[in-house]
Amino acid sequence: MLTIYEEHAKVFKAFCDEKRLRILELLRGGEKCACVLLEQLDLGQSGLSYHMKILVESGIVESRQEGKWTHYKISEKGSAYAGNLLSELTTPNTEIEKSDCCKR
Amino acid sequence: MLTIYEEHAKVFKAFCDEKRLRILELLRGGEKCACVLLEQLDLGQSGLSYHMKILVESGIVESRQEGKWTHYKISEKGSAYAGNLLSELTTPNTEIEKSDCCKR
DNA sequence: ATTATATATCAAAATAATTTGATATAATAT
DNA sequence: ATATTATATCAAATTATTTTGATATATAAT
Repeated sequence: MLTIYEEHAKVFKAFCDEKRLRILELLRGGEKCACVLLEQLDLGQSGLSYHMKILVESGIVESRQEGKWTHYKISEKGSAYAGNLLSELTTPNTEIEKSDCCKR
Repeated sequence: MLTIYEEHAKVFKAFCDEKRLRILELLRGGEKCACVLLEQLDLGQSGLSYHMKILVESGIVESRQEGKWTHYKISEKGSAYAGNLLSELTTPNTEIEKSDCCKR
């Protein structure tokens, strides 16, 4: 079981790595199979597979099997979730009491 | 000089680590100085300093010096920038040509 | 049934991020 | 001026992530 913090961190891992940002950029052009991504990236086959797993686990990308091919695309739902989460994580929480400190 | 991918990755590093998410949660309650954060977190002084640097460099947090104290708060501007960036990174780009592949 | 192809998984090596303790810096207090 | 306090920086140790090459699995083609 992951803490809520680890759970949240997982979502943003999608955006924390150069290679994955390159992959997302390619997927912005529409659904692509692994073979096509592989052609366009400076990554080996197992390396691509590693990053795709992280992307899928983040919820930002969804995969679809078609015969022996795996197709990947950006998940609208996952992206919206991440956007809302980012907003929550950076919005003042009125519930939490403010502690003044360090005066003089 | 950082690539645009590294530049973008840096923004989301703020949200990719448990400790930093804990810190952001505390800062949602308002501006806090390092000493107060230190009390509330399971982190040593130099560890906190390390994470605060990453948070500030991401643009999500801003710092303000007051005498010997450093105060930190969530940056509205930085947060908005990150939100917009996330949205850009996950929105279909009509510029990029779509390549059909792997049929049959 | 055998072979070929696409992708996933595993383990080891390489690299990067984090933690920790020591020291440095800079402001304040005495 | 010296001592104290808050924070930053550095280097070494630790831990986590990424890369790479080998192998496994599953589908499709012959």
